[in-house]
Amino acid sequence: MRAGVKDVAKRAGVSVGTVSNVLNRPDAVADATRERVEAAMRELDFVRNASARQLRAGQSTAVGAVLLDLSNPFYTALARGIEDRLALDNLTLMVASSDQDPEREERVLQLFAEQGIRGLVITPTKTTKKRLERLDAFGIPSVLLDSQSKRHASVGMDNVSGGRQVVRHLIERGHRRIAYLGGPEHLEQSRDRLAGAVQAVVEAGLNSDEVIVSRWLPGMSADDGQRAFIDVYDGEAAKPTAFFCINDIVALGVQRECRLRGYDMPSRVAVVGYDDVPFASELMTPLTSVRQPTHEIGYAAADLLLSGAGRDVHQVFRPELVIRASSGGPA
Amino acid sequence: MRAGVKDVAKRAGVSVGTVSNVLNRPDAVADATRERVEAAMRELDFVRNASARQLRAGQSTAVGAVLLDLSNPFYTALARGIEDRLALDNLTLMVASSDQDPEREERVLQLFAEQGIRGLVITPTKTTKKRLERLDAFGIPSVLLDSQSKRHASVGMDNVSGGRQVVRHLIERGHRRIAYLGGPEHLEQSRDRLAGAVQAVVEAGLNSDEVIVSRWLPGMSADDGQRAFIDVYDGEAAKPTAFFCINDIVALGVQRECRLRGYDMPSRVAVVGYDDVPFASELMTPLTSVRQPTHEIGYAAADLLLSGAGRDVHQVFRPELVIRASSGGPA
DNA sequence: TTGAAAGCGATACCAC
DNA sequence: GTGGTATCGCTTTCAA
Repeated sequence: MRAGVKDVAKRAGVSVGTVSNVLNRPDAVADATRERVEAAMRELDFVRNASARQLRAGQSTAVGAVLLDLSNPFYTALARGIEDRLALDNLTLMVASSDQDPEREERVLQLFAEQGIRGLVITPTKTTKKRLERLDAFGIPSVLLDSQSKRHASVGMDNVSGGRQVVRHLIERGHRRIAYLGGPEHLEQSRDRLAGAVQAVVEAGLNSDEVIVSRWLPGMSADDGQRAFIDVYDGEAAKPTAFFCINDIVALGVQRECRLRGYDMPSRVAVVGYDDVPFASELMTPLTSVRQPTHEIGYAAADLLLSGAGRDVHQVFRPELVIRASSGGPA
Repeated sequence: MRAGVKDVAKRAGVSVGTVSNVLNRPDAVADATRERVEAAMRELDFVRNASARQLRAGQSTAVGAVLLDLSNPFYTALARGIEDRLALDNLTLMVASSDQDPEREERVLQLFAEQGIRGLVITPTKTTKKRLERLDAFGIPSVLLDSQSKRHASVGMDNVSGGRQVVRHLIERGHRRIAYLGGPEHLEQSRDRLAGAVQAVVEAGLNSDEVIVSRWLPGMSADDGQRAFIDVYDGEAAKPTAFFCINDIVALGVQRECRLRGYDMPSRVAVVGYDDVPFASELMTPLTSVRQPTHEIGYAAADLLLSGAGRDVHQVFRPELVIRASSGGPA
């Protein structure tokens, strides 16, 4: 049988109150008593029951994270950053992928709420924000990842800047017809990067309607990218000479199709990804991409959460364009 | 304030017992009553308190997973498989990376034990197994990933077969000096794959001491791979013509160094990875690798856990060699 | 500094 | 089918 405070108390010849004190306010206990209690705990292999503790204390030691997709390295790097910050406070991480599926997200948040998580880090989808208000009502704070909102603290990237850097670069390399393969439209980062792209075109004194052709993809897999490439390249009269993809995985799909068709990169088609995943530099055609300090972002998000930062804190990291062969290589 | 069963009961004009019945044995409640209670729950935005429930029921709705490294796609694919299985039962996943650090692992398991997790899926390190016995004593079942043991159920790959397939392939391609870059020695899969490699050499009627030169790496990053390549290639008098790496990331490091040195792959150095991560086929030199059904493995592990399979169940998936350019391409 | 006892919120048993 | 109530293990006053 699992030993509880009672057993420990009996064994140490003290009351449960004292055992609890040893656990929670060790300084308030006489050294000798404390040592006796600690010995008893060791002998009995005492493990605190978090449920009981939480029930009484009203607070759990778990933090929840809802990420878009646990099989995408970008998000798992975030998870890792979050985890590392939590470890400092001996907190545990509950994770779930939302897959941008509102129902799945709903179920997960429900479960998290039941668990009484201490806080939530989430990459929100279109329908998320209302749900967060319900959590707020229960006193569970949230930090948004890669998305801003008046009502919640957030840590994110300057996606407008990212999109702008990419397209400015492509224009400098002479591209005048650029495809933007965004993720699902409801993703803020999708829209922001497009906004940045448009901005860069305008700044170059060009007409954005003529230069940019964009698509919202249903998902962000390599297959989605490949299909979108086919759709755009075969469907548009004015063929793009460059593809700017929402992430490196999608870009992988574009590269794959180019290779199948024997299109040279970058001379016939330039490709740019986003996230700069570790293998981007090792591809057959090394991929120009945008680097984001993912681990730091996750860490910062957890830190914001734990420090009880106000909902008006919005930390923004600046992305950095990494130019490789897929867009013509460094100047 | 957060509404509890009491509030719901009052509002619905029933007793708390009935509310609990609606929650846990809906069939045992009259339809009319049930609807009334459900309405009350909705109106009050009732959220079950998992702590209280667990305390009483003695069982949590969380399952723990301790994975080697949350930033490695192989492990996150596992996580994803686990998560998908848990979702079926409305369970949540607590994850942590052990980084093969015994202390970190210890702390995490402690935390998980306190949480009263319903079960554990773990990629064990050298020191893990004792710790699991403590969990066993608390009635928390574990399933080992990628590792076998008499005392626990497991789901894994046949790593001996994987190693054997790789080296048989390399020998067929004429390689007679093969470097094996294993992960840390205490990892069972490291040792098993080497065993398989040796077996293949012996089966070919060759002397394994002459053919195979092996190293245990401290970690499994691209940098570790790169460093090990330098160590072996520059350090050994008989230069290997092929490198068999513990995973694709390590192989990436080897490829990187080859490229820096201008060594042609595969004519001067053949490279084989393991795991067949999604980008393996898209590398500058597409990487020969060993495919493992990661998602299925994770799913199966969670399934084993939830089905309460005995400790004598050892599910083994067979890996599949995928031959690409880095080892000379398909025959 | 230590002990006794109330109570966190849901469950499950036993009456009715 | 429904209601009353002891109980899970721990924390936290309050008194001694």
